[in-house]
Amino acid sequence: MTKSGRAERPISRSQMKLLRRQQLIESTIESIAKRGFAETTMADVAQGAGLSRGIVNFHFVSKEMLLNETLHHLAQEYREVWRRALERAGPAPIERLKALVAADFDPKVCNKKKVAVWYAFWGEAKSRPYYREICADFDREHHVALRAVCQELIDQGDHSGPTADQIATAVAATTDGLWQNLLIHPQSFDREEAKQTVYAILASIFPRQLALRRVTAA
Amino acid sequence: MTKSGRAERPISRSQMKLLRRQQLIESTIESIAKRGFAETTMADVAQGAGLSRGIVNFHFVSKEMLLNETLHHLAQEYREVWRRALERAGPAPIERLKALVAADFDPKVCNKKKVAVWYAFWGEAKSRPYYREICADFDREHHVALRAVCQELIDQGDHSGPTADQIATAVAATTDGLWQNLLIHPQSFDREEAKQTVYAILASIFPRQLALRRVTAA
DNA sequence: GTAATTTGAATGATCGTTCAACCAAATTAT
DNA sequence: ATAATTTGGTTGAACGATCATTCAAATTAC
Repeated sequence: MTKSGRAERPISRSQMKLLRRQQLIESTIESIAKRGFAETTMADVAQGAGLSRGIVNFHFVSKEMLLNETLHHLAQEYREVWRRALERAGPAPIERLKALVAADFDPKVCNKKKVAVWYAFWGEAKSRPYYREICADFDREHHVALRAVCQELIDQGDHSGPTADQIATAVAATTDGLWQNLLIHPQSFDREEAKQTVYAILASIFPRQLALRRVTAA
Repeated sequence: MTKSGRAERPISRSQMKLLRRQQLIESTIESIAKRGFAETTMADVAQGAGLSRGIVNFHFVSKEMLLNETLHHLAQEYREVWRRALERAGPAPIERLKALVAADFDPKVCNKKKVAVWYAFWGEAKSRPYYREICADFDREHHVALRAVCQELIDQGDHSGPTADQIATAVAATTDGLWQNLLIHPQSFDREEAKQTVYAILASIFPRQLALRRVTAA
């Protein structure tokens, strides 16, 4: 973690405090992914970070707050991935749509560990309003961006298909559903294939803008 | 539970045993939906069924086995819903596809309680191979049925869109993703609207067979 | 030296499981 | 049919294990 090419420099207190929080959140993610939400203990988290039992309460006060901040961290990371993808994409709506979809399958967020933790939090969302709130905020923001891009595409041509709202809803839903395959069918799941599946559906909705070479079956 | 129009008849031992198991599984579902997976205790389950502490171990041996059988029950129920939907549908592939989609939004399986419990199990799937196995079995069977119907539709006309496999994957994924909205946005979710969203996407993929009246925006 | 950070043992609460006792249903003997 | 016996189901107290949290003491940065 602290390894670096340069000589080890003493770290200031405030930097250390931030580092500790990052370490503990990372260890929490690791533990939830490995052991599951129900079996993740404060001792696991501390041990995973190579620290002692009481340290988590010092930095996060309680287990509940640690979990809250872990989910917040996860959401923030995901947010940055799709925002940056939009920034990097050109102005053409179809490229921006493809960038948003590709972001959903970026290895940084779409991998076994992260997806397992997202599902662990979703699994507790019904009984923990704060989790629902964080997820809802994320969803809303993402939906707005997605819908705007879809609307631009619709406005480009004569379109009699689904509304921008429906397409945005469906694309986000499909992503989440495909992530589930990473959980349930971990050996057969393929990120690239999943992304191509979404593209293929979108090519049916926006045939002019997104023409894909047909993959011949068998 | 035992109330009936007819006179109360004594219940045989084997009937009672089955009834108890159903009661306890139902109570487990109720508890997971209300309290979440992590906070569901054996005492909760017993109390929810109006029975005493030790009874769950008598009927299910351990908490682990109770949870296993609860998931199995959930999967079996869902299986029966989509199978029956297929049986009731006519022979036309498009009607069969619509029936499969409609089954996914049948109130019997697509409601807050059931969806919360599905997500609770998915949330633990990474760390509990048996959960993954049950979910994978269900997925496979459902996917085969869905893909077969999609293939029939493709064979009906000249089609240059996604493969049957891609469509089946996408439809199942979209369903799961839309279910999530029931969890995260419980007040704004609408079953009928969700189903229409899937239909709208399918209408883009199979425009000849599934022509929908366009919902005008604003 | 002082304040912040870290440790790990102690605490108290919770939970899954066990079990002896009890009771009702089913079976068998009379 | 009635009584005696066995089997199956239920209870709730008790046990042992686990866990989140606390805290006094030790360590470290400033």
